Amino acid sequence: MVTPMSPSPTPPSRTGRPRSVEAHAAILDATRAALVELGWSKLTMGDVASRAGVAKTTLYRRWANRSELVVDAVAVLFDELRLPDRGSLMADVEGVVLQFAALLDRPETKTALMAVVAESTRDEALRERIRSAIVDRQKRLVLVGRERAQARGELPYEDDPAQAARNVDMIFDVIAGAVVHRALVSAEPVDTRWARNFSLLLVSGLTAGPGAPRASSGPA
Amino acid sequence: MVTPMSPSPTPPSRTGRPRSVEAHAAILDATRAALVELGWSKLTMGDVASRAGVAKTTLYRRWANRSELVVDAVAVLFDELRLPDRGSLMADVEGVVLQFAALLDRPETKTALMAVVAESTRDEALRERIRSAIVDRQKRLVLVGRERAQARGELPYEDDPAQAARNVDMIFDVIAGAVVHRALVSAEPVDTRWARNFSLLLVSGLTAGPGAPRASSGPA
DNA sequence: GAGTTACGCTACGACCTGTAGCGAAAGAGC
DNA sequence: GCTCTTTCGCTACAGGTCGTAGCGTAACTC
Repeated sequence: MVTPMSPSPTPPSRTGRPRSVEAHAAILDATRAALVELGWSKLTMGDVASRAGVAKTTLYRRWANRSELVVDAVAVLFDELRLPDRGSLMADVEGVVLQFAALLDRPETKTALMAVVAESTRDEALRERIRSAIVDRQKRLVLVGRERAQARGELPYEDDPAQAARNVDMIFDVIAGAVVHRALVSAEPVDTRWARNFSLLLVSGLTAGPGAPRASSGPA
Repeated sequence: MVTPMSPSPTPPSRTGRPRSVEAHAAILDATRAALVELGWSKLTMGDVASRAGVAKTTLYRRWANRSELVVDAVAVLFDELRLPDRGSLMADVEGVVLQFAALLDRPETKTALMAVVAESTRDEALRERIRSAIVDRQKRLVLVGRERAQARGELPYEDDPAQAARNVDMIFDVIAGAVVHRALVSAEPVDTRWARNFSLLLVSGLTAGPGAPRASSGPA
């Protein structure tokens, strides 16, 4: 059979020699190490293989190409993001902005994230992998923060669920997009002052903006 | 001498055979065509050279590598962005968002922009080229829109020039970042509804947000 | 034990990068 | 016109990567 790809989700076979989980972890570790040392453009499959102590062919049995491998290697780093309750929507936003900025400051993510996104514009499978491994996983932070703000009475409850989903998506794009653009495109630091100004702008827009003219509708 | 690079700004020599401007244009055209057909990752210098009808060595005499060439080839597309006066800050923002989205929808920019940004995280010269060729050139739109809004009385005049510059930079990152993230990372369409909702969010935040509690300070 | 699958290894063709060296072409200055 | 300087197209090249194929062996299931 020729059923490679998709390392984690449900190994497609039950019989035969199972794929080594140690090798899996070693490969992802080696990929991150190679990203730190070499960056995206100079990372090669052969180098990752020898770092991980496996054969190059093993990499190709599990991942279709560099990009998919790197997505998996970097995705776990995004799961470190947390959203502790800081008491207000404004503080919650500021907190997650600074966390995200710290994540983007790491050399692995800095060099890899934009590269795989660029690649995904011509690769539907990769786009889907990025969405499931990174994008969708992080949207939960927006959902949690929004629900908290609603419970506090800072944000109104949304009647139309479709509109609510659109709002969540948009807020996610605004936060992640602004931080990424500041950090990688403008190449300026996302420091405390920037995070505070941005959070003020966003929260002001949210509380005075879409669907908010009927301001404090209060909890439930 | 070995003074290649930087094709446009001040040819470093006065004597000798001048660089062909036709070749320059042909190369940039060929680069964009190759981006459309092949995308960033499969674009090769040899292919661009043969499309442009020049020798591969000519490319390397003018650009240090693929990335710098692609930045120059794509940068001119960003100069198409305009900011016609639509009568209100909200409408101006919405207009530029839709223009920027249309630009990012073109295959050349879609595949190239994130790729060169990714590359620039490990290449100081490239970062500077992106900044001067794309980023700084587009910030003017924010400046113009802001001045117009101030003249209309929609936004207050800023006392502190440093703070004003920070605000302009932040608004730029928010707009460009949100659109890029929506279009390329989330891979969802930037349609009229999204543009309207986003503009509403941003303008609400700007008029109710940073330095705006002292609301309508009026012109002059 | 039989069957199945993953593994490490080697080898390979195809391709791309970036440079070197050549003679010829296209200008500037005299 | 002549000389000097730089760019041009061309060919060739070393070095490196990709992704695959084929082999014998290892690991696990039934």
